[in-house]
Amino acid sequence: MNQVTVTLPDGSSRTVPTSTHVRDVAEGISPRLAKAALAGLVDGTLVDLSYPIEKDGSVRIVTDSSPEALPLCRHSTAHLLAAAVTHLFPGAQCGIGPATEEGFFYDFIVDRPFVPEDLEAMEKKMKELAAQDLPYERQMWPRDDAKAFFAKRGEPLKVQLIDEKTAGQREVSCYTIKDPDTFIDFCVGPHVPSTGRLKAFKLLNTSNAYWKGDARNQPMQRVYGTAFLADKDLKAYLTQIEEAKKRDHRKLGRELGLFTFHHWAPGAAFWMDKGATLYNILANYMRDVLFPAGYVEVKTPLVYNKALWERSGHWQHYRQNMLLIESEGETMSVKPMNCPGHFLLYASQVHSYRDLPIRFHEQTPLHRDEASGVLSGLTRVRQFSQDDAHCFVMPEQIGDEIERLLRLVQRIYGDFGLEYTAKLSTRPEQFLGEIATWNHAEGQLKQALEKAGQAYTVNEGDGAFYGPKIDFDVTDAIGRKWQCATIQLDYAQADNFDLKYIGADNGEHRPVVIHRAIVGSFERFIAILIEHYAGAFPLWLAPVQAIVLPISDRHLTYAASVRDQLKAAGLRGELDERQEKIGYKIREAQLQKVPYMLVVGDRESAEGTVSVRSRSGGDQGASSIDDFIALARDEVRTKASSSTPVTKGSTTDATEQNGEARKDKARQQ
RNA sequence: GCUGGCGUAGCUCAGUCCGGUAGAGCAGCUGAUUUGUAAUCAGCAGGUCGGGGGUUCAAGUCCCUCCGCCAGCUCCA
Repeated sequence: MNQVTVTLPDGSSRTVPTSTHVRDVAEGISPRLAKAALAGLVDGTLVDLSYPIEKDGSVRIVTDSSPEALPLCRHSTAHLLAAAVTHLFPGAQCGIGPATEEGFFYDFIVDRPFVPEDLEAMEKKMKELAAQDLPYERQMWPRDDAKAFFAKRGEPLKVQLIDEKTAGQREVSCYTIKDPDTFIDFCVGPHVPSTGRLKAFKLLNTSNAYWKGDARNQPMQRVYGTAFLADKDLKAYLTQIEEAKKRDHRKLGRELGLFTFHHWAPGAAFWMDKGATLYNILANYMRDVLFPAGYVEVKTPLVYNKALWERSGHWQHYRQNMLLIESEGETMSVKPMNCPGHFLLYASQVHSYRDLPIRFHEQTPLHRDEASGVLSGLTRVRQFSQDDAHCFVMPEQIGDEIERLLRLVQRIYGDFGLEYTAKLSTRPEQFLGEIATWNHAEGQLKQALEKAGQAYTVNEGDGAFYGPKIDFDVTDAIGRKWQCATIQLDYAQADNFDLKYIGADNGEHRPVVIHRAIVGSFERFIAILIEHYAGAFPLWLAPVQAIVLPISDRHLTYAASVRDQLKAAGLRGELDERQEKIGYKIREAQLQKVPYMLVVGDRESAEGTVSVRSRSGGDQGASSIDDFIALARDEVRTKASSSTPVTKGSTTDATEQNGEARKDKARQQ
């Protein structure tokens, strides 16, 4: 009999008969391993346990603890869902059902949209099928037979998939879950050996989707779910979704009196006094950071003639998101970005090489006429402002400037206790300019990243067509990722706007433009901060830093003087002068997440003190007013963080359905 | 923009299936209470049921339409 030699991860090897199944290799290693086995990795390819080994090579058994296990299990769970749906909805057509970062989905064409009760029924059916521990069996069908089979069964989408995915193959692989109705699906696999291995899954929601994600194609019903290898991981994930819901900035924004919306101004926030305070704290914080870093603050017009947008290219590429206005027969647009205004401003003067880099910072409002369906709380709005800036540099200054920017990013995210990662995006297929210029620019970005000690990943070909860029994802207290900062090199617009500087050689030269934002839109960043801190802002950000709570009316005068002293010391102090019991006032202040409550009664009025109660630590005892002020100012100065992280899920980052790493790159230009 | 769900008092929600002139809790207001570390008691007031149109003797409830919100999709210089 022919034999093959398999090499195991520990370096040892065994000789087994040709066509030995992966399962049997596991069995040969240890029965326990065979029992735990979910799949195999043969020469680096993930395969079923039933995969026959035909040639010498490496074999690794995939178990619960392997990194491959989770996506595998999710994919198999998607199949289980499809099996359940075909049971419950005879005639349902199956689309595709992949594993995703958070779980899985499967798309179906059905007669009517799914409702929540359908999800319950599906999940119940899935649990039944899992309890029966039905095997996932791989079958190789002649291609034409498979097509004929799916065509006959009324699944033209599957026929289309076979056509597209297996051109030139004689056989295609299908998987069946051997239940009484024998659910069969065209699929490359692999899958877990049987449905009994799927122990922790939950269907989450349904939504509309289109075949191949194209709105011109048939609308389908998508069912989202998630699955884990262990029940405790699923529970942790669901807990985290709950936690994310509790932190939802839309809910907290209302409860904490920060902002509101009105249907007559969709996509634009109304900032209430406390929200406006927070907004201004952030805006001024950015000014405080950027001014010493060599930036100047400018203000440029909100509305420009169409001619400007034609020059910048926005008219050709971005018009659908621009709010147009007619004025005296001229077409104008509210600015969606600051860049063109900054170019005009730069070009309004002659610049010497001695003055570069020139860094324009601007916080005026922008308007992007986003499609109504994409608006969402503060994270996707039509009106917002940014910590926007454009740095005009000589080509040889790029490296230094990027390095300075990386340090700014480090410092700023550090102040908010946000972890982050960096991504370098390089030359796309369609690009402007010379390859040599691109290579040089990418090299300078890499060098700057390394010099600044900034870890990063590379996204090949994901740069803007006018230049490479570095994007940053921040991770909040419950593990969700959000894209905020972006640093983009631009070689195109200096030409478009004929920007120049006079060099040491007394000749005219083109500067390079660096577009950059660090917090991005203040609106969106505030949403992130609300969810990051769960509304309990550290003292330096809290709209109300301390509230004075008199015990009874006779302490009002003293309480007011305490409040006034706080204000005089630059602290945001308030006074609760309602005739309520102290417990009531404390409860309210606590729910409003005010960092410090200062209780004043007979003792305190007599001694000139306050009883300090902290939001997180409870009663701190008496303190002189001056001592409290000194302590609070120190806490503000150090930006001490009091974020409230929760236990992280053991196997995955938390998400909130609408929140995670939105794809809307800060669309700067 | 597309698909689906939703829209009742400031907030959270009941009432909508089977049409018969709106209900609770919290918040608010008024009064009493003068209070020591997470909710004092009582009373009062509050809604063109998202807007418009239609069906009907009668519409929060049924139909059409518009707007907004939510979840996705799509888009994202």
